[in-house]
Amino acid sequence: MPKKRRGERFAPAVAFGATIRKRRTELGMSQERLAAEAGLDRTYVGGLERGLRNPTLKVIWKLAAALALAPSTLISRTEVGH
Amino acid sequence: MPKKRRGERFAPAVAFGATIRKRRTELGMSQERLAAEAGLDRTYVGGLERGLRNPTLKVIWKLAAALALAPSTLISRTEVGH
DNA sequence: CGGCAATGATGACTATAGTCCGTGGCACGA
DNA sequence: TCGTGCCACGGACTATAGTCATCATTGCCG
Repeated sequence: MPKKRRGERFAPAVAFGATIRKRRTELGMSQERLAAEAGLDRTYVGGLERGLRNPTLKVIWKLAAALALAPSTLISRTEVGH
Repeated sequence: MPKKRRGERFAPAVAFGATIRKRRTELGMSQERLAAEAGLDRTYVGGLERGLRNPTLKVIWKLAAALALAPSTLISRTEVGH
């Protein structure tokens, strides 16, 4: 058995994480502040950005709001840029 | 305490469910076939369409593929209020 | 009427999302 | 050197996503 890291690292999650990180740094915010504004845990958004986590619709909505983007913008940036 | 039904029914989930259902019927497929093509459980997509469930990114991707749409299209259709 | 296809609904599960505690590393300026 | 801010990473949790088996309901058609 390959050993069970936390998070599968499937492609969309990795791309989503990159999108989040890019936007966050554009806005000049720390992971901790983003987490606070989105009502999430600090370590969780860290993992998200590293592509280790698979967020739910609810979380996607919260992040979009905290990053001042429409959810569909967040998603479209993760599917193409890849 | 109101008693804990299954699913919170928060707005985006309801809208997402409506989007899925509309697209599915457009394509003339049953819930069961959609579930099979997306690799999900039949009762789960039922609950999804009724707005009772909060899907993950992975599931959103699977559904988009099964419905022959880009994930961002699915999302943008759910945010506007259809 | 009887049967069939599609969906609603629930309860009992298992897998994993998301939280909360901590440690350690790196860069910076005082 | 010593803090301070920011981040990677881990372990141990709790909450909930997603599966599975099952029964009930609705509508349609012979």
